[in-house]
Amino acid sequence: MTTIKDVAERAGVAPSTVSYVLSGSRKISEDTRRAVQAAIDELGYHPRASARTLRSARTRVLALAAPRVPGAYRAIDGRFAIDVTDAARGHGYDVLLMTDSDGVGGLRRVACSGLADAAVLMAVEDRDPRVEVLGELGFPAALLGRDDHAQLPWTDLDWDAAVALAVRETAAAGHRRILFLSSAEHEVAARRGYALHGLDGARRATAETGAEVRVVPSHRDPDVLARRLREALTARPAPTALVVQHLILLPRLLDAVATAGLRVPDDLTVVLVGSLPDELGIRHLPRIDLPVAEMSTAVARLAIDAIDPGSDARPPSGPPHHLIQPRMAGPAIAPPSLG
Amino acid sequence: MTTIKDVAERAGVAPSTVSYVLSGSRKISEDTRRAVQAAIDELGYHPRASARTLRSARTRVLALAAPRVPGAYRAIDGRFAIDVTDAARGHGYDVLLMTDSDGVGGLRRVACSGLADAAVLMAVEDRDPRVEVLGELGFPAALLGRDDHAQLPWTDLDWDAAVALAVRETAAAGHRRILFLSSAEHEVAARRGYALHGLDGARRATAETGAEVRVVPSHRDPDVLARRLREALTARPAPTALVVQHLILLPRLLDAVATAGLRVPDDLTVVLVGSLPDELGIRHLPRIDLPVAEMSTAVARLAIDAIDPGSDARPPSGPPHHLIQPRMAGPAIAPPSLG
DNA sequence: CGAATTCGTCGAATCGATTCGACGAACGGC
DNA sequence: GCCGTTCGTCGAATCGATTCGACGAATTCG
Repeated sequence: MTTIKDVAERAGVAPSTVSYVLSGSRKISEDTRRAVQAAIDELGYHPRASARTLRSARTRVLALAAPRVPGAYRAIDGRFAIDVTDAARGHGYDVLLMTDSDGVGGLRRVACSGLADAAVLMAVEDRDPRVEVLGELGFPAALLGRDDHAQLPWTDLDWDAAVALAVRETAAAGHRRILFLSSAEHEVAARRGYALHGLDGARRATAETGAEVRVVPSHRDPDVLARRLREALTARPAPTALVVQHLILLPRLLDAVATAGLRVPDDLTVVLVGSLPDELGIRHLPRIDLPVAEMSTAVARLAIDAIDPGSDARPPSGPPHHLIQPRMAGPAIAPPSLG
Repeated sequence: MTTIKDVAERAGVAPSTVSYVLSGSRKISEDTRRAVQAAIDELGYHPRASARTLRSARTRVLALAAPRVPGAYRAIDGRFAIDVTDAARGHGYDVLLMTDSDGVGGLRRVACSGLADAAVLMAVEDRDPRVEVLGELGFPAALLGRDDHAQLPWTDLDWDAAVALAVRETAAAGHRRILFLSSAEHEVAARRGYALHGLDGARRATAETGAEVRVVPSHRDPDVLARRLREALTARPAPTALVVQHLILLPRLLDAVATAGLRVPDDLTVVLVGSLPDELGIRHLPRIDLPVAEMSTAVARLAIDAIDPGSDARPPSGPPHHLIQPRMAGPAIAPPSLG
């Protein structure tokens, strides 16, 4: 267990000098620097994080508050966690993973006991109790998901623009009767940002394109979803395109489409907004991907920037945010069949 | 920022007494204990983790090494991360999330700088370099996935027994020509435990049941998978059941089945071994689920037990492990149609 | 009733880094 | 050649908890 004292001894300098070599916060002659570096390498010295933190009051750790309750945790959240961790590492930060299984208690514990410098909140809800606790504690944080109400920085895909773009492009491909499978009802009820903004975008695009867009609210129960979808698909005149925001049940959804006797994209064009894990291999449909990597990078950045409020001047208006514009990906949207 | 000294002052005792109240490592009179507890509550005192760690050389943190490379990270891994975190919390431990984006460097850094007391490795490969580093450092660890080669504790589903059970039950339902879609070729090549043991189980069950079991190696490319599957499904005499271990591409797989003109389960019975995220809503097929919760609990336990090797006597033979027996779930396996 | 024990609490050393003030040496100006 | 800088390094205080030895008071025992 080598300490800074061992390194100093071996290099023939004082411990403080080693510290200055490490931090670069004071000027050190090239000779001394080399000697210290050599001693560090030879001994394989790693500064003890706890000692460093105790003195400097900086942990260089970000707390990542992930959802675990069924219905809040999504498959893609694992990818977010990984990407946020990598992004944080890029700034020299580690990530402490937390669940909401003990509600806000975990967050309070981590903040108060000095286990992290800032928090990143995933799956933020309207009037999220975690946001209140962070505000009360004055703990720096950033949100993965839009929330204009909370006085905290956030990043998100512009869901309004995304759904509007999907509908607009679908209409531009020639479709006049479009189905929009929105978020699940309980997500709308929870006033989740993506759910509300997605609906807004659908409405806006409807007005702009003049196409007939029917909104079908999704449901977390696959059977309810399948039933609703079948009804909407068999209505006459039949819709020719389906824009899907609620992707989680996509396998069951495609199953329901197949059961209705429809072929994709010959009988029905399917356009996706959002993201499933890459590995599911859903690469054959036109879509707007959730920019997981960009959002993760942004939220790590926002959280870290929130740690040291003295560094730059107080922003004139509210906390910063990072709104990402949507882009179409995958194959082109097929036009409606002539039948 | 309240410290133990503030609490002591308020309670009219020495700081060390407060510490003893907190840790319970010395006897304290009931009166003093109450006074100290009152002071703690009134001041909202939380011990500083860094100070505690510096002195006691215990972080009460587990490092969770998650895979990020495409093909190694799976959607279900996010669920594992969450469940391991909850299990660790149950023992008073927090979880530091790490990726393998910097190879073994991150693990070495976390171990040497004293950021964690033990590591949990996900997605362990044969001759995993991370295992070697941990061995070299003498850092306590446990593996999420069977590895009889590494001298480390592990937990896993008994994949051999799982695939054997699935095949056996399928044969018992009356199927004589069974297709087994094994793990992807690259997983077998990487000698991943589940891939090898799954194949073993298929072989064993074949011998036992006398059914004709054809092994179709899966592939990470959905198109290759679809082609292989179609060929196998259209062979004559046609197979009547499909046992699937490679679940990741299930949506594409079901799509390929539908494209071949087959209905599930009327024309083809599909049995799953392993797990997709719950939320995908694949609940309508007979299956053997990956025991995510049980594995997570076990691995957290194994890692924490590995921290303090002096507590119990040296085990006579190798590190402990936790092998979980499979159970069928979901609807019963449909018998082959009479056609 | 005095000595030996037990009980509960205290004071001080300690963990390993950071950081500030100080100090000696080299250097430049006049 | 003397004085005032500048430069590079050092020593010591500090962060906030843990933990050991010690110590006075209460209790037990001969």
